[in-house]
Amino acid sequence: MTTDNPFVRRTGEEHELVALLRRQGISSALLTSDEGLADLPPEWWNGCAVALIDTGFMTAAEIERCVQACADTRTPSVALTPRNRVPNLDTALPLTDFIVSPPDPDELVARARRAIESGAQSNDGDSSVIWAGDLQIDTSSYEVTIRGDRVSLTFKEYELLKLLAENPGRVFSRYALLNQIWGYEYFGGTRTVDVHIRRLRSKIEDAEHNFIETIWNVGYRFREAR
Amino acid sequence: MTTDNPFVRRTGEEHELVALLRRQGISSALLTSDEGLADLPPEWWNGCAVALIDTGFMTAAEIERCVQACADTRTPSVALTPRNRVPNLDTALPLTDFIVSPPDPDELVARARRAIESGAQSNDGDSSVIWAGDLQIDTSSYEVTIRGDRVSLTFKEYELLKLLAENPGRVFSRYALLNQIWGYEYFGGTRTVDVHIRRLRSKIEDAEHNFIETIWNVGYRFREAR
DNA sequence: CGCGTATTTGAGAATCTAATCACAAACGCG
DNA sequence: CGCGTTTGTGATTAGATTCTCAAATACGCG
Repeated sequence: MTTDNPFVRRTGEEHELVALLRRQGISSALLTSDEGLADLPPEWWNGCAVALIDTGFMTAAEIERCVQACADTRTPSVALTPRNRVPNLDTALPLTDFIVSPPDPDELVARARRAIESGAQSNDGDSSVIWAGDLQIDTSSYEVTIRGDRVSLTFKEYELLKLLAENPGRVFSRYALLNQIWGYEYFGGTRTVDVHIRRLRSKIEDAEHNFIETIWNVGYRFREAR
Repeated sequence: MTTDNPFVRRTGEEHELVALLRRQGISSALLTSDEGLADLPPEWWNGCAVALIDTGFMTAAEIERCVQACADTRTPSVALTPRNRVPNLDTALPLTDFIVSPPDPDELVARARRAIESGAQSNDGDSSVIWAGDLQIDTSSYEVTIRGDRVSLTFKEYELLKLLAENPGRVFSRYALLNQIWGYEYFGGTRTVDVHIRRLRSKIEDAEHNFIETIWNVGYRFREAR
Protein backbone atom coordinates (compact mmCIF):
# COMPACT_ATOMS: atom_id res chain seq x y z
CA MET A 1 0.00 0.00 0.00
CA THR A 2 1.16 3.50 -0.56
CA THR A 3 2.35 5.06 2.61
CA ASP A 4 1.72 8.72 1.85
CA ASN A 5 -1.94 8.98 2.72
CA PRO A 6 -2.24 12.02 4.92
CA PHE A 7 -4.78 10.62 7.30
CA VAL A 8 -2.79 7.57 8.19
CA ARG A 9 -0.60 8.55 11.10
CA ARG A 10 2.31 6.30 11.75
CA THR A 11 4.67 5.72 14.55
CA GLY A 12 7.92 3.89 14.07
CA GLU A 13 6.44 0.65 15.34
CA GLU A 14 3.37 0.85 13.15
CA HIS A 15 5.25 1.44 10.00
CA GLU A 16 7.28 -1.63 10.69
CA LEU A 17 4.14 -3.74 10.50
CA VAL A 18 3.22 -2.56 7.04
CA ALA A 19 6.80 -3.11 5.95
CA LEU A 20 6.79 -6.56 7.51
CA LEU A 21 3.70 -7.54 5.55
CA ARG A 22 5.06 -6.04 2.37
CA ARG A 23 8.14 -8.22 2.71
CA GLN A 24 5.75 -11.17 2.76
CA GLY A 25 4.07 -9.94 -0.40
CA ILE A 26 1.04 -8.56 1.39
CA SER A 27 -0.05 -5.03 0.67
CA SER A 28 -1.61 -3.44 3.71
CA ALA A 29 -2.56 -0.16 5.27
CA LEU A 30 -2.50 0.84 8.88
CA LEU A 31 -5.37 2.90 10.19
CA THR A 32 -4.77 4.74 13.43
CA SER A 33 -7.71 7.07 13.20
CA ASP A 34 -10.91 7.44 11.23
CA GLU A 35 -10.04 10.94 10.06
CA GLY A 36 -10.51 11.47 6.35
CA LEU A 37 -11.56 7.89 5.89
CA ALA A 38 -14.76 8.76 4.09
CA ASP A 39 -12.89 10.92 1.58
CA LEU A 40 -10.62 8.16 0.33
CA PRO A 41 -11.20 7.37 -3.32
CA PRO A 42 -12.43 3.85 -4.07
CA GLU A 43 -9.19 3.10 -5.92
CA TRP A 44 -7.25 3.58 -2.75
CA TRP A 45 -8.77 0.45 -1.30
CA ASN A 46 -7.92 -1.62 -4.33
CA GLY A 47 -4.23 -1.44 -3.57
CA CYS A 48 -4.85 -2.57 -0.04
CA ALA A 49 -5.31 -6.30 0.44
CA VAL A 50 -5.84 -6.00 4.17
CA ALA A 51 -6.32 -3.14 6.60
CA LEU A 52 -4.76 -3.12 10.03
CA ILE A 53 -6.70 -1.08 12.52
CA ASP A 54 -4.71 0.05 15.49
CA THR A 55 -7.42 0.52 18.03
CA GLY A 56 -5.02 1.60 20.77
CA PHE A 57 -5.95 5.25 20.71
CA MET A 58 -9.41 5.04 19.26
CA THR A 59 -12.82 5.25 20.83
CA ALA A 60 -15.37 2.54 20.18
CA ALA A 61 -17.17 4.81 17.73
CA GLU A 62 -14.00 5.52 15.80
CA ILE A 63 -13.16 1.84 15.65
CA GLU A 64 -16.60 1.13 14.33
CA ARG A 65 -16.26 3.71 11.57
CA CYS A 66 -12.94 2.22 10.49
CA VAL A 67 -14.29 -1.32 10.49
CA GLN A 68 -17.37 -0.23 8.63
CA ALA A 69 -15.31 1.58 6.00
CA CYS A 70 -13.33 -1.60 5.42
CA ALA A 71 -16.48 -3.67 5.18
CA ASP A 72 -18.03 -1.18 2.77
CA THR A 73 -15.06 -1.49 0.47
CA ARG A 74 -14.76 -5.23 1.00
CA THR A 75 -11.33 -4.92 2.47
CA PRO A 76 -10.51 -7.50 5.14
CA SER A 77 -9.73 -5.89 8.47
CA VAL A 78 -7.56 -6.98 11.37
CA ALA A 79 -7.79 -5.01 14.59
CA LEU A 80 -4.74 -4.49 16.77
CA THR A 81 -6.13 -4.58 20.27
CA PRO A 82 -4.39 -4.10 23.61
CA ARG A 83 -4.70 -7.18 25.76
CA ASN A 84 -6.83 -5.50 28.39
CA ARG A 85 -9.36 -4.40 25.80
CA VAL A 86 -9.91 -7.78 24.18
CA PRO A 87 -13.05 -8.49 26.26
CA ASN A 88 -14.60 -5.29 24.91
CA LEU A 89 -14.44 -6.41 21.30
CA ASP A 90 -17.87 -6.26 19.77
CA THR A 91 -18.64 -9.53 18.02
CA ALA A 92 -21.29 -7.76 15.98
CA LEU A 93 -18.65 -5.68 14.18
CA PRO A 94 -17.86 -6.88 10.67
CA LEU A 95 -14.24 -7.27 11.64
CA THR A 96 -12.37 -10.03 9.88
CA ASP A 97 -9.98 -10.79 12.72
CA PHE A 98 -8.09 -9.24 15.59
CA ILE A 99 -4.70 -9.63 17.17
CA VAL A 100 -3.40 -8.67 20.57
CA SER A 101 -0.96 -5.77 20.36
CA PRO A 102 1.91 -5.45 20.24
CA PRO A 103 1.63 -8.25 17.72
CA ASP A 104 3.96 -11.14 17.22
CA PRO A 105 5.25 -10.82 13.62
CA ASP A 106 4.54 -14.41 12.63
CA GLU A 107 1.06 -14.26 14.03
CA LEU A 108 0.34 -10.99 12.27
CA VAL A 109 1.44 -12.41 8.94
CA ALA A 110 -0.66 -15.53 9.50
CA ARG A 111 -3.75 -13.54 10.43
CA ALA A 112 -3.32 -11.14 7.51
CA ARG A 113 -3.06 -14.10 5.13
CA ARG A 114 -6.13 -15.76 6.60
CA ALA A 115 -8.07 -12.52 6.51
CA ILE A 116 -7.33 -12.05 2.81
CA GLU A 117 -8.10 -15.68 2.13
CA SER A 118 -11.43 -15.61 3.92
CA GLY A 119 -12.50 -12.49 2.11
CA ALA A 120 -11.77 -14.10 -1.23
CA GLN A 121 -13.98 -17.09 -0.69
CA SER A 122 -16.74 -15.58 1.37
CA ASN A 123 -19.82 -15.02 -0.69
CA ASP A 124 -22.27 -14.03 1.94
CA GLY A 125 -21.08 -10.57 2.73
CA ASP A 126 -22.31 -7.74 0.60
CA SER A 127 -19.39 -7.88 -1.72
CA SER A 128 -20.21 -6.51 -5.12
CA VAL A 129 -18.71 -9.55 -6.78
CA ILE A 130 -20.19 -12.97 -6.32
CA TRP A 131 -17.89 -15.85 -7.09
CA ALA A 132 -19.55 -19.11 -7.84
CA GLY A 133 -17.23 -21.67 -9.25
CA ASP A 134 -16.24 -20.49 -12.70
CA LEU A 135 -18.85 -17.77 -12.62
CA GLN A 136 -18.19 -14.24 -11.61
CA ILE A 137 -21.15 -11.96 -11.07
CA ASP A 138 -20.40 -8.32 -10.64
CA THR A 139 -23.47 -6.84 -9.03
CA SER A 140 -22.25 -3.27 -9.38
CA SER A 141 -21.89 -3.47 -13.14
CA TYR A 142 -24.47 -6.19 -13.84
CA GLU A 143 -21.76 -8.12 -15.63
CA VAL A 144 -21.38 -11.88 -15.65
CA THR A 145 -18.27 -13.64 -16.83
CA ILE A 146 -17.67 -17.34 -17.05
CA ARG A 147 -14.01 -18.36 -17.00
CA GLY A 148 -13.21 -14.86 -18.20
CA ASP A 149 -15.70 -14.72 -21.05
CA ARG A 150 -18.50 -12.22 -20.84
CA VAL A 151 -22.00 -13.56 -20.94
CA SER A 152 -24.82 -11.32 -21.97
CA LEU A 153 -27.89 -11.93 -19.88
CA THR A 154 -31.26 -10.30 -19.90
CA PHE A 155 -32.54 -8.67 -16.76
CA LYS A 156 -34.66 -11.56 -15.59
CA GLU A 157 -31.94 -14.06 -16.34
CA TYR A 158 -29.49 -11.98 -14.37
CA GLU A 159 -31.83 -11.66 -11.41
CA LEU A 160 -32.45 -15.36 -11.40
CA LEU A 161 -28.78 -16.22 -11.57
CA LYS A 162 -27.90 -13.73 -8.88
CA LEU A 163 -30.51 -14.97 -6.45
CA LEU A 164 -29.54 -18.58 -6.96
CA ALA A 165 -25.79 -18.00 -6.90
CA GLU A 166 -26.02 -15.90 -3.76
CA ASN A 167 -27.48 -18.90 -1.98
CA PRO A 168 -25.59 -21.88 -3.28
CA GLY A 169 -27.10 -25.16 -2.18
CA ARG A 170 -30.38 -23.67 -1.16
CA VAL A 171 -33.42 -24.84 -3.05
CA PHE A 172 -35.88 -22.28 -4.35
CA SER A 173 -39.35 -23.38 -5.29
CA ARG A 174 -40.83 -21.91 -8.44
CA TYR A 175 -43.27 -20.06 -6.27
CA ALA A 176 -40.46 -18.58 -4.20
CA LEU A 177 -38.65 -17.47 -7.32
CA LEU A 178 -41.80 -15.83 -8.63
CA ASN A 179 -42.19 -13.97 -5.38
CA GLN A 180 -38.59 -12.86 -5.17
CA ILE A 181 -38.05 -11.84 -8.76
CA TRP A 182 -41.42 -11.17 -10.27
CA GLY A 183 -42.99 -9.79 -7.11
CA TYR A 184 -45.78 -10.83 -4.81
CA GLU A 185 -48.61 -9.66 -6.96
CA TYR A 186 -47.44 -11.59 -9.97
CA PHE A 187 -49.97 -14.10 -11.08
CA GLY A 188 -48.48 -16.18 -13.83
CA GLY A 189 -47.97 -19.84 -14.34
CA THR A 190 -44.87 -21.47 -12.98
CA ARG A 191 -43.90 -22.53 -16.51
CA THR A 192 -42.55 -19.04 -16.83
CA VAL A 193 -39.84 -19.86 -14.35
CA ASP A 194 -38.88 -23.01 -16.23
CA VAL A 195 -38.48 -21.14 -19.43
CA HIS A 196 -36.26 -18.50 -17.90
CA ILE A 197 -34.19 -21.13 -16.20
CA ARG A 198 -33.82 -22.86 -19.51
CA ARG A 199 -32.69 -19.70 -21.30
CA LEU A 200 -30.28 -18.96 -18.49
CA ARG A 201 -28.86 -22.45 -18.63
CA SER A 202 -28.37 -22.29 -22.36
CA LYS A 203 -26.19 -19.25 -21.84
CA ILE A 204 -24.03 -20.34 -18.94
CA GLU A 205 -23.93 -24.11 -19.07
CA ASP A 206 -22.43 -26.63 -21.41
CA ALA A 207 -21.87 -30.38 -21.35
CA GLU A 208 -19.20 -30.35 -18.68
CA HIS A 209 -20.24 -27.33 -16.63
CA ASN A 210 -23.61 -27.21 -15.06
CA PHE A 211 -24.55 -24.79 -12.34
CA ILE A 212 -28.25 -25.05 -11.83
CA GLU A 213 -29.70 -28.26 -10.51
CA THR A 214 -33.32 -29.27 -10.78
CA ILE A 215 -34.88 -30.71 -7.67
CA TRP A 216 -37.86 -32.68 -8.77
CA ASN A 217 -41.13 -31.58 -7.35
CA VAL A 218 -39.41 -28.80 -5.48
CA GLY A 219 -37.55 -26.30 -7.58
CA TYR A 220 -34.06 -25.27 -8.52
CA ARG A 221 -30.81 -24.66 -6.74
CA PHE A 222 -27.35 -23.47 -7.54
CA ARG A 223 -24.79 -26.24 -7.29
CA GLU A 224 -22.85 -25.95 -4.09
CA ALA A 225 -19.14 -25.37 -4.47
CA ARG A 226 -17.21 -28.43 -3.52
CA MET B 1 -19.96 -30.57 26.29
CA THR B 2 -19.72 -33.76 28.21
CA THR B 3 -16.21 -34.39 29.41
CA ASP B 4 -16.28 -38.16 29.47
CA ASN B 5 -15.59 -38.91 25.84
CA PRO B 6 -12.84 -41.46 25.84
CA PHE B 7 -10.93 -40.09 22.93
CA VAL B 8 -10.61 -36.63 24.34
CA ARG B 9 -7.49 -36.66 26.43
CA ARG B 10 -7.10 -33.82 28.83
CA THR B 11 -4.37 -32.31 30.87
CA GLY B 12 -5.05 -30.06 33.80
CA GLU B 13 -4.48 -26.96 31.74
CA GLU B 14 -6.69 -28.14 28.93
CA HIS B 15 -9.59 -28.96 31.11
CA GLU B 16 -9.44 -25.48 32.49
CA LEU B 17 -10.08 -24.07 29.06
CA VAL B 18 -13.30 -25.99 28.57
CA ALA B 19 -14.37 -25.00 32.07
CA LEU B 20 -13.47 -21.40 31.38
CA LEU B 21 -15.67 -21.33 28.29
CA ARG B 22 -18.46 -23.09 30.10
CA ARG B 23 -18.43 -20.39 32.75
CA GLN B 24 -19.01 -17.95 29.89
CA GLY B 25 -21.94 -19.99 28.66
CA ILE B 26 -20.03 -21.53 25.77
CA SER B 27 -20.13 -25.28 25.33
CA SER B 28 -16.90 -26.57 23.87
CA ALA B 29 -14.82 -29.68 23.40
CA LEU B 30 -11.08 -29.99 23.39
CA LEU B 31 -9.51 -32.27 20.81
CA THR B 32 -5.97 -33.36 21.51
CA SER B 33 -5.83 -36.17 18.99
CA ASP B 34 -7.81 -37.44 16.05
CA GLU B 35 -8.25 -40.88 17.56
CA GLY B 36 -11.81 -42.14 17.44
CA LEU B 37 -12.95 -38.95 15.83
CA ALA B 38 -14.66 -40.72 12.97
CA ASP B 39 -16.61 -42.90 15.38
CA LEU B 40 -18.26 -40.02 17.19
CA PRO B 41 -21.99 -40.05 16.68
CA PRO B 42 -23.33 -37.04 14.83
CA GLU B 43 -25.34 -36.04 17.87
CA TRP B 44 -22.14 -35.56 19.79
CA TRP B 45 -21.36 -32.49 17.74
CA ASN B 46 -24.72 -30.92 18.46
CA GLY B 47 -23.78 -30.27 22.05
CA CYS B 48 -20.53 -28.65 21.05
CA ALA B 49 -20.78 -25.04 19.96
CA VAL B 50 -17.08 -24.75 19.27
CA ALA B 51 -14.18 -27.19 19.12
CA LEU B 52 -10.75 -26.35 20.45
CA ILE B 53 -7.99 -28.23 18.70
CA ASP B 54 -4.79 -28.46 20.67
CA THR B 55 -2.29 -28.96 17.90
CA GLY B 56 0.65 -29.12 20.26
CA PHE B 57 1.22 -32.86 19.95
CA MET B 58 -0.36 -33.49 16.58
CA THR B 59 1.10 -34.00 13.16
CA ALA B 60 -0.12 -31.90 10.26
CA ALA B 61 -2.19 -34.82 8.99
CA GLU B 62 -3.83 -35.31 12.37
CA ILE B 63 -4.62 -31.64 12.61
CA GLU B 64 -6.16 -31.75 9.18
CA ARG B 65 -8.38 -34.67 10.14
CA CYS B 66 -9.61 -32.84 13.21
CA VAL B 67 -10.29 -29.64 11.31
CA GLN B 68 -12.03 -31.55 8.56
CA ALA B 69 -14.22 -33.39 11.04
CA CYS B 70 -15.31 -30.07 12.50
CA ALA B 71 -16.00 -28.62 9.07
CA ASP B 72 -17.98 -31.69 8.06
CA THR B 73 -20.21 -31.25 11.07
CA ARG B 74 -20.35 -27.47 10.74
CA THR B 75 -18.73 -27.00 14.10
CA PRO B 76 -16.56 -23.90 14.36
CA SER B 77 -12.96 -24.78 15.19
CA VAL B 78 -10.24 -22.85 16.98
CA ALA B 79 -6.70 -24.24 16.87
CA LEU B 80 -4.38 -23.83 19.83
CA THR B 81 -0.99 -23.37 18.22
CA PRO B 82 2.45 -22.96 19.82
CA ARG B 83 3.99 -19.64 18.86
CA ASN B 84 6.81 -21.21 16.88
CA ARG B 85 4.38 -23.16 14.74
CA VAL B 86 2.17 -20.26 13.73
CA PRO B 87 3.98 -19.76 10.40
CA ASN B 88 3.19 -23.37 9.49
CA LEU B 89 -0.55 -22.87 9.69
CA ASP B 90 -2.15 -23.90 6.45
CA THR B 91 -4.48 -21.16 5.23
CA ALA B 92 -6.27 -23.68 3.05
CA LEU B 93 -7.60 -25.54 6.09
CA PRO B 94 -11.24 -24.80 6.88
CA LEU B 95 -10.25 -23.65 10.32
CA THR B 96 -12.40 -20.94 11.83
CA ASP B 97 -9.67 -19.30 13.88
CA PHE B 98 -6.49 -20.00 15.81
CA ILE B 99 -4.91 -18.75 18.99
CA VAL B 100 -1.36 -18.86 20.23
CA SER B 101 -0.97 -21.28 23.10
CA PRO B 102 -0.94 -21.10 26.00
CA PRO B 103 -3.92 -18.86 25.40
CA ASP B 104 -4.88 -15.75 27.25
CA PRO B 105 -8.31 -16.43 28.80
CA ASP B 106 -9.95 -13.25 27.56
CA GLU B 107 -8.65 -13.77 24.07
CA LEU B 108 -9.81 -17.37 24.01
CA VAL B 109 -13.32 -16.39 25.05
CA ALA B 110 -13.39 -13.63 22.45
CA ARG B 111 -12.21 -15.94 19.69
CA ALA B 112 -14.63 -18.68 20.68
CA ARG B 113 -17.50 -16.19 20.60
CA ARG B 114 -16.46 -14.85 17.22
CA ALA B 115 -16.03 -18.36 15.85
CA ILE B 116 -19.55 -19.33 16.91
CA GLU B 117 -20.93 -16.06 15.61
CA SER B 118 -19.34 -16.45 12.20
CA GLY B 119 -20.65 -19.97 11.88
CA ALA B 120 -24.13 -18.87 12.80
CA GLN B 121 -24.43 -16.30 10.05
CA SER B 122 -22.93 -18.50 7.36
CA ASN B 123 -25.77 -20.90 8.03
CA ASP B 124 -28.08 -18.20 6.86
CA GLY B 125 -30.55 -18.21 9.66
CA ASP B 126 -32.28 -21.46 10.34
CA SER B 127 -30.18 -24.43 11.23
CA SER B 128 -31.99 -26.66 8.82
CA VAL B 129 -30.09 -29.86 9.32
CA ILE B 130 -31.62 -32.94 10.86
CA TRP B 131 -29.14 -35.39 12.32
CA ALA B 132 -30.19 -38.97 12.56
CA GLY B 133 -27.45 -41.37 13.33
CA ASP B 134 -25.09 -41.37 10.37
CA LEU B 135 -27.66 -39.56 8.30
CA GLN B 136 -27.64 -35.86 7.71
CA ILE B 137 -30.74 -34.31 6.18
CA ASP B 138 -30.43 -30.73 5.04
CA THR B 139 -33.94 -29.42 4.65
CA SER B 140 -32.93 -26.19 2.94
CA SER B 141 -31.03 -27.88 0.17
CA TYR B 142 -33.01 -31.13 0.12
CA GLU B 143 -29.75 -32.96 0.44
CA VAL B 144 -29.18 -36.19 2.29
CA THR B 145 -25.73 -37.46 3.12
CA ILE B 146 -24.82 -40.68 4.83
CA ARG B 147 -21.43 -40.66 6.49
CA GLY B 148 -20.47 -37.86 4.15
CA ASP B 149 -21.66 -39.46 0.93
CA ARG B 150 -24.49 -37.84 -0.95
CA VAL B 151 -27.58 -39.90 -1.52
CA SER B 152 -29.93 -39.01 -4.31
CA LEU B 153 -33.54 -39.48 -3.27
CA THR B 154 -36.77 -38.84 -5.10
CA PHE B 155 -39.32 -36.50 -3.61
CA LYS B 156 -41.45 -39.14 -1.95
CA GLU B 157 -38.44 -40.98 -0.62
CA TYR B 158 -37.13 -37.77 0.83
CA GLU B 159 -40.43 -36.89 2.46
CA LEU B 160 -40.71 -40.33 3.90
CA LEU B 161 -37.20 -40.30 5.30
CA LYS B 162 -37.60 -36.84 6.72
CA LEU B 163 -40.84 -37.67 8.49
CA LEU B 164 -39.44 -40.85 9.97
CA ALA B 165 -36.07 -39.40 10.92
CA GLU B 166 -37.66 -36.39 12.59
CA ASN B 167 -39.45 -38.77 14.92
CA PRO B 168 -36.99 -41.49 15.76
CA GLY B 169 -38.53 -44.37 17.66
CA ARG B 170 -42.07 -43.41 16.80
CA VAL B 171 -44.01 -45.94 14.80
CA PHE B 172 -46.01 -44.74 11.80
CA SER B 173 -48.74 -46.91 10.42
CA ARG B 174 -49.02 -47.14 6.66
CA TYR B 175 -52.25 -45.24 6.92
CA ALA B 176 -50.57 -42.47 8.90
CA LEU B 177 -47.80 -42.23 6.35
CA LEU B 178 -50.31 -42.00 3.55
CA ASN B 179 -52.08 -39.19 5.33
CA GLN B 180 -48.93 -37.26 6.12
CA ILE B 181 -47.14 -37.57 2.83
CA TRP B 182 -49.73 -38.38 0.23
CA GLY B 183 -52.50 -36.32 1.77
CA TYR B 184 -55.87 -37.09 3.22
CA GLU B 185 -57.67 -37.48 -0.04
CA TYR B 186 -55.30 -40.09 -1.35
CA PHE B 187 -57.07 -43.28 -2.15
CA GLY B 188 -54.53 -45.91 -3.03
CA GLY B 189 -53.52 -49.20 -1.57
CA THR B 190 -51.17 -49.30 1.38
CA ARG B 191 -48.79 -51.48 -0.66
CA THR B 192 -47.62 -48.22 -2.14
CA VAL B 193 -46.01 -47.29 1.13
CA ASP B 194 -44.15 -50.58 1.27
CA VAL B 195 -42.69 -50.04 -2.13
CA HIS B 196 -41.43 -46.60 -1.28
CA ILE B 197 -39.98 -47.80 1.97
CA ARG B 198 -38.23 -50.49 0.04
CA ARG B 199 -36.67 -48.09 -2.46
CA LEU B 200 -35.63 -45.79 0.33
CA ARG B 201 -34.02 -48.66 2.19
CA SER B 202 -32.15 -49.78 -0.86
CA LYS B 203 -30.60 -46.34 -1.11
CA ILE B 204 -29.62 -45.68 2.49
CA GLU B 205 -29.18 -49.08 4.11
CA ASP B 206 -26.68 -51.84 3.76
CA ALA B 207 -25.85 -55.04 5.66
CA GLU B 208 -24.43 -53.31 8.73
CA HIS B 209 -26.47 -50.11 8.75
CA ASN B 210 -30.19 -50.23 8.93
CA PHE B 211 -32.31 -47.28 9.81
CA ILE B 212 -35.89 -48.22 9.17
CA GLU B 213 -37.44 -50.99 11.21
CA THR B 214 -40.58 -52.89 10.27
CA ILE B 215 -43.09 -53.31 13.04
CA TRP B 216 -45.25 -56.24 12.10
CA ASN B 217 -48.88 -55.53 11.74
CA VAL B 218 -48.30 -51.90 12.58
CA GLY B 219 -45.96 -50.00 10.33
CA TYR B 220 -42.46 -48.59 10.23
CA ARG B 221 -40.22 -46.57 12.46
CA PHE B 222 -36.83 -44.95 12.36
CA ARG B 223 -34.37 -46.72 14.62
CA GLU B 224 -33.65 -44.69 17.71
CA ALA B 225 -30.11 -43.42 18.11
CA ARG B 226 -27.95 -45.54 20.35
C1' DC C 1 -43.60 -78.00 11.74
C1' DG C 2 -47.23 -76.13 8.92
C1' DC C 3 -50.47 -72.75 7.94
C1' DG C 4 -52.40 -68.19 7.35
C1' DT C 5 -51.16 -63.67 6.98
C1' DA C 6 -48.03 -59.75 6.33
C1' DT C 7 -44.15 -58.00 4.09
C1' DT C 8 -40.68 -57.76 0.58
C1' DT C 9 -39.41 -57.82 -3.98
C1' DG C 10 -39.42 -57.30 -9.15
C1' DA C 11 -41.04 -55.51 -13.32
C1' DG C 12 -43.82 -52.98 -16.23
C1' DA C 13 -47.64 -49.66 -16.76
C1' DA C 14 -49.55 -45.34 -15.63
C1' DT C 15 -48.91 -40.85 -14.18
C1' DC C 16 -46.75 -36.70 -13.48
C1' DT C 17 -43.08 -33.19 -13.92
C1' DA C 18 -39.75 -30.67 -16.34
C1' DA C 19 -37.63 -29.46 -20.74
C1' DT C 20 -38.42 -27.84 -25.05
C1' DC C 21 -40.63 -25.49 -28.78
C1' DA C 22 -43.18 -22.07 -31.19
C1' DC C 23 -45.40 -18.09 -31.13
C1' DA C 24 -47.64 -13.89 -29.23
C1' DA C 25 -47.45 -9.90 -26.34
C1' DA C 26 -44.91 -6.26 -24.20
C1' DC C 27 -41.13 -3.38 -23.99
C1' DG C 28 -37.25 -0.19 -25.24
C1' DC C 29 -35.32 2.79 -28.36
C1' DG C 30 -33.95 5.53 -32.30
C1' DC D 1 -44.00 4.52 -35.70
C1' DG D 2 -41.12 0.50 -36.85
C1' DC D 3 -37.81 -2.68 -35.49
C1' DG D 4 -35.28 -5.68 -32.55
C1' DT D 5 -35.17 -7.57 -28.00
C1' DT D 6 -37.10 -9.39 -23.98
C1' DT D 7 -40.74 -11.69 -21.62
C1' DG D 8 -44.94 -14.63 -21.05
C1' DT D 9 -47.93 -18.64 -22.31
C1' DG D 10 -49.84 -22.87 -24.13
C1' DA D 11 -48.87 -27.18 -26.51
C1' DT D 12 -45.84 -30.96 -27.10
C1' DT D 13 -42.23 -34.10 -26.00
C1' DA D 14 -38.91 -36.57 -23.15
C1' DG D 15 -37.95 -38.61 -19.15
C1' DA D 16 -38.27 -39.44 -14.19
C1' DT D 17 -41.20 -40.85 -10.65
C1' DT D 18 -44.83 -43.27 -8.78
C1' DC D 19 -48.25 -46.86 -8.71
C1' DT D 20 -50.02 -51.47 -9.33
C1' DC D 21 -50.03 -56.24 -9.47
C1' DA D 22 -48.42 -60.71 -8.61
C1' DA D 23 -44.99 -63.85 -7.02
C1' DA D 24 -41.69 -64.87 -3.46
C1' DT D 25 -40.30 -64.61 1.10
C1' DA D 26 -40.62 -63.87 6.12
C1' DC D 27 -43.07 -63.88 10.39
C1' DG D 28 -46.20 -65.29 14.21
C1' DC D 29 -48.62 -68.75 16.27
C1' DG D 30 -50.97 -72.96 17.39
